[in-house]
Amino acid sequence: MNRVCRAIAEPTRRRIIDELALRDRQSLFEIYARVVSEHGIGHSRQAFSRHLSVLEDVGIIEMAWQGTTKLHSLNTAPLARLLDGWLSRFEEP
Amino acid sequence: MNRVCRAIAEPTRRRIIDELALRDRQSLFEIYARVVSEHGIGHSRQAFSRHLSVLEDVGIIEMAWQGTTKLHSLNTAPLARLLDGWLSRFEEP
DNA sequence: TGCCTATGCAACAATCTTGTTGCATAGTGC
DNA sequence: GCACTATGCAACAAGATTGTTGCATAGGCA
Repeated sequence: MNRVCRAIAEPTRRRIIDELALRDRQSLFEIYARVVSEHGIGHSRQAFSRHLSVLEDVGIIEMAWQGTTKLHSLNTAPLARLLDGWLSRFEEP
Repeated sequence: MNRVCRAIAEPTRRRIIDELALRDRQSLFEIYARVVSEHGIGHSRQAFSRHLSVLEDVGIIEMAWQGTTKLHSLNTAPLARLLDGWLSRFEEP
């Protein structure tokens, strides 16, 4: 839970999640190009690579190799667990 | 949102929130004594003071002076906003 | 006044985070 | 084999976080 919270506490990582929610199974370069062009985030490819690693570590993203490209898919289970866990009691009616 | 996520990404801070959810308007020393004794967290008073500052900064805690003691109360609105905002779309049925 | 209580602030260290650059690796196709 | 594409890894720097210790302040009470 600590790590899931930290993972989504980063705007760029939320953009990546948004992008994968729109279109699953994208490569690092696809995500990089789309997020940078649409939101004008001026970071390097490696910065994105690390963000993807963070998201993979906490299980929000799942990876599958296809030749030399690695396809990234969203797994919303950790986010659903976050909503359903400790946080849920602060829901408003 | 970034800051609220970071704020609750800390176990000790969540314990503080839990403690204030049980009993509102507690002083620093009350919170400190209860959380340490109940959860065996071996941190100093100043560490708690800083955690309380972080929670105040993001609006989860509100403060009111009463003589020399500062009473801390919970404001769940930022947490409710978190649940209702970007995160909400990942809710499971 | 002098002491006790409750708190804040400043300085410091250790660790984590986030970004960069440069190089390495591993398929793919000519 | 050679270049191109897609990615990973290591080293480094800047800044934030989290903790500590020591001292300061401000109100309450004998």
